[in-house]
Amino acid sequence: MSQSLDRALTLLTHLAKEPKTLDQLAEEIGVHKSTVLRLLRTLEEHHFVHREGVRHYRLGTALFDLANQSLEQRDVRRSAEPALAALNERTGHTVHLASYEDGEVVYIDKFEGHHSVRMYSRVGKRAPLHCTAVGKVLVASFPPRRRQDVAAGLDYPALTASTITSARDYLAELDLVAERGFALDNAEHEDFIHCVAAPIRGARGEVLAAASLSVPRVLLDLDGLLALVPDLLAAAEEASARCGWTGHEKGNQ
Amino acid sequence: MSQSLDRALTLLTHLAKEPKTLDQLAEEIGVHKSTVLRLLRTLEEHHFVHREGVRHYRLGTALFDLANQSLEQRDVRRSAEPALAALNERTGHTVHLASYEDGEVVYIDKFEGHHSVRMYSRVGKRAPLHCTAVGKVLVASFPPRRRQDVAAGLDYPALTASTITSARDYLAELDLVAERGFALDNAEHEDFIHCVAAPIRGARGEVLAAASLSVPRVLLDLDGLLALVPDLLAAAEEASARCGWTGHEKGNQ
DNA sequence: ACACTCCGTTGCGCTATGTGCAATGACAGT
DNA sequence: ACTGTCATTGCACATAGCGCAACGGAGTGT
Repeated sequence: MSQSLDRALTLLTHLAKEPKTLDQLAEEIGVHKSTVLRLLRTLEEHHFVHREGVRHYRLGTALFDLANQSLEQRDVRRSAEPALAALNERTGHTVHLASYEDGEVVYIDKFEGHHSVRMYSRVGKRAPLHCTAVGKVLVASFPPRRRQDVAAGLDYPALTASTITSARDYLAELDLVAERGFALDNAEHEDFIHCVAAPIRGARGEVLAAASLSVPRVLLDLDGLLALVPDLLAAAEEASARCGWTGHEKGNQ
Repeated sequence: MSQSLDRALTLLTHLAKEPKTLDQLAEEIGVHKSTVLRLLRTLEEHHFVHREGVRHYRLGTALFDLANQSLEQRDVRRSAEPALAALNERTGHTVHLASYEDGEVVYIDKFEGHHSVRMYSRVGKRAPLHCTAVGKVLVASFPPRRRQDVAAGLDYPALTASTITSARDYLAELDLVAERGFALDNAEHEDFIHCVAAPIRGARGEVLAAASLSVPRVLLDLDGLLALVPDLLAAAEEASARCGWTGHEKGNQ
């Protein structure tokens, strides 16, 4: 809708990868360099980008300032932190906190596993709903009608051999998830990783977010992963308690 | 320079505090609400803001995504992390990592103290150079000429009773800092807190950032704080080593 | 020392773009 | 049903933002 703003935001995402020069940016987004220069100047005034030397621009500090302010607002994150940090400490595996947004999963916190295998995820990153354990937990928390709408709107790209590829299968999986209270991603997103996830609930029993454990298959087979479920559930319940959850009502949406 | 972009960025900073409605935003930045609406729509397309319910907007996830990518680029942060985390663990006090940017200090990492007193700081936040220990360390690392320029350009607001309020005193303090290798903020920034800071150096001996310990005065008197200096210096040296620092050359700039 | 190249920067003139206004629509409270 | 609050849309005007082309300064090779 707003051309210059649109371009400026595009610039920012391009700068995220690495510092770039004016010309590079101009070429990448297909806009005349004088225009890019002017946009960058405005961005710089607001500390959204920063000049490095004379010719390189990189992302500026306003970005993390805003991001941190905003994250502090997200009560789930703050409230869940201790429980998830402890889970990470205890198991040594990667812990994610994620929420639903616009037909995708968004990671809102992450605790790195102690082993050296790094996952390709990051706070703020988005992931599909159909092949992640957190996605399943979140969608499974919706009332049936909404579940169907969401399921019908997905694409189901097969990211690995075991990815669920149809709305029918997905809905069946969601029933299972809702019933047993946790979700499994059996190498459906990345070949070498499998995960379990559980919901974190708020005061009215509504699901605020999902917490997951992600483990490389070389470290732990499926049974080993499932053995961690009680730990995960305990952490999710502790986090829920911190978010105001009291009873055991299941509470939809 | 670019009006619409300028307004959009202003919107973002206003949204940081708390979610707002269209009308509120329009009034706060003094622009017609239809205009604000269009800007918000563009921001929303890029996930920079997110609609909460029908009438509230809050910051979106693109922000954290970018912020994290940007922080990961900052090698100092990644390299210094283990040493600073250990320092935080060992002492139990708040540890900051900060760098110089445009006549201010910018916090690029923070490890919360274990005690309950929280400091008013945040990753991405800026602070003055004249009344922070990290600021002194960073400016003291500049060559004399640049030190003077910077010192002359500051405002010296007296934030507490002990704040340094003149360029002359500040320059004298910087000499002292450069000589002994660490800086002190004796409740010059916040009444109830005092800090010590030390430089983190890169491969050529240049100062990349400053690390600091901040302690509430009720927990530790000045002598107690100074007793932590060796710990701090050790951590800063370890971090420096990780950043490629080898020798003991002091290295300016 | 000179020419050459590479980039960031500036001035200019045009028009698409972003704007304010006023009317409309959606919704909630009384 | 009436009223008030707010988001949303259509429209017409003016200006803000655009691409162009020329400039300038730093770096490089001969």
